[in-house]
Amino acid sequence: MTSHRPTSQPDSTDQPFASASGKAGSGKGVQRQDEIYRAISDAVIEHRLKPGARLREDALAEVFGISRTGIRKVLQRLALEQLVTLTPGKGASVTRPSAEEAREVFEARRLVESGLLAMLTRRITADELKELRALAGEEQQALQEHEQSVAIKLSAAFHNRLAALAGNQTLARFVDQLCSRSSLILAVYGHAGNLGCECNDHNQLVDLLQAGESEQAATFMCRHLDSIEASLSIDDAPEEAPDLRDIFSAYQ
Amino acid sequence: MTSHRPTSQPDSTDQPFASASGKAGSGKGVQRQDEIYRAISDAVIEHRLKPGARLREDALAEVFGISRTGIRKVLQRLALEQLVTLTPGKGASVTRPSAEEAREVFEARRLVESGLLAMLTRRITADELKELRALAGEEQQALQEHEQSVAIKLSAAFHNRLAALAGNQTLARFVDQLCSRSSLILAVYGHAGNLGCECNDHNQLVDLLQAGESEQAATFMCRHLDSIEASLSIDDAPEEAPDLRDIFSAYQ
DNA sequence: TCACCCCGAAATGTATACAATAGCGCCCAA
DNA sequence: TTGGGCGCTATTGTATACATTTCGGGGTGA
Repeated sequence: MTSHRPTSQPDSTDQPFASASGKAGSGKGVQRQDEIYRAISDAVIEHRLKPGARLREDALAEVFGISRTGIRKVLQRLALEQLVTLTPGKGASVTRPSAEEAREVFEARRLVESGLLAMLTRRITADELKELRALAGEEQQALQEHEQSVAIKLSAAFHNRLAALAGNQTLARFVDQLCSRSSLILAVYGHAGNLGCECNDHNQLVDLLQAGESEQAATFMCRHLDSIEASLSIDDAPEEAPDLRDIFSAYQ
Repeated sequence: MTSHRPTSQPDSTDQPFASASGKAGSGKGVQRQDEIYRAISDAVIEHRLKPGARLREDALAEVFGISRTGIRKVLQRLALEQLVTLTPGKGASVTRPSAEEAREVFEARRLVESGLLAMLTRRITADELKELRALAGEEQQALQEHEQSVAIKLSAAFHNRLAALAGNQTLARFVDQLCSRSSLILAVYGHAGNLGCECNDHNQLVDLLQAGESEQAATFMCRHLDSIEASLSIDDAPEEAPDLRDIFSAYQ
């Protein structure tokens, strides 16, 4: 059915992501699956895969040149991070966050990221501040050049880096997940032009960090996230089916 | 090799957790795997499976009466929640948290759980307060009866319920994970008699909640977690191997 | 003409077969 | 006797085969 080589056969034509050797050795295997994970994850975060998009196992298996087994592992991981939804018997699709979920994610981000900033002011170095500024700069440049996908990703990267610099990997990983989910939320509830951290809030945030104003930085982060959330039109009116009676009530 | 029935054969002798029908229908399948997940998770949290314990796929598959495929799915889920560690080529084992990890988990809990309390004072009802008190009571009773496993689980249940009542499922799930990992940390770094929330801190916490003292409740939670962390002897001296050079430096 | 049922294609869920790897003991040589 | 290399066993990693479910089309009967 699919053209998988028995053991070793350097058929690279249908393996766009083939890494180094064409073999399926175990050590390289996890690395490979990590690659696939990141490929799908990036596509979702950059809105190249839109919420609701179906992710058929066969199709993915063929695209990446591995069997469904490996794909399922990746999909399961994405599902646990709530980037894809795994419906029993129906398969995987890119998660379409509910309004409630959106509210929760931003609430969680306000709580965690503002707290993280308080921790961060005590330990951040000059080099790290410079790095953050560079990230913020790149993001603004991407925005001005209307590179939407790049900007979205850089915005998430800024928040992720911020979390990582606080020196708590556990919290950082959580923030990473929240940022990814935020990208999904923007895709569903955001307007066309508006994609999140648009203004130069990030630069101002670095200013406050540099000044050591931990309280103000935390407050600013909360307001920053508030403004993003406020810019969305979060109303889950476009439900799947059962609204028909309401919609056509005039004709009944 | 293993004695799996071909399709339908009510052989219940080696299926201690068999649920309803003996078949492997898909809808029931996920439910079954959830059961297995909880079984392993509970065993880890209750210290019936100690950190470092190996979890061989074949063995688990035989115990639960399903194939390795299903077991792997469960193990992967547990691994993403950091309850088990999946070493490529070596398999799964119960995670042995590092000292750094322990520090991170408690820091994260202080940040998130204290914030959660602030949210909680505004919305908690009388019934919910009663429920929390009941949980705290059960926990103390278990402690007095030296039911260690039960007490550990009830303590986690208290914190989990607290998080759930705050009305943010995303944060609640994160707290659940942190509590599970805390149980692992206690298993590694805690002393024999001391198992976490020993005193009646939980009751005092409910008092503060009932009084609507949100600030004080948050502070109290931080101190509560501090005291648990302080009661541990977190020094990762008993490392596996690489300290040999230090240990025998006098002989080099 | 409409509703219902049944069947078939497509896709997922599960188990098993096979390949590769890691750990370990054994054998052989110096 | 000891050190090193080699092969074996146990276990994991991957792919594939088979069972099950879902969804859509078409046919039949009222």
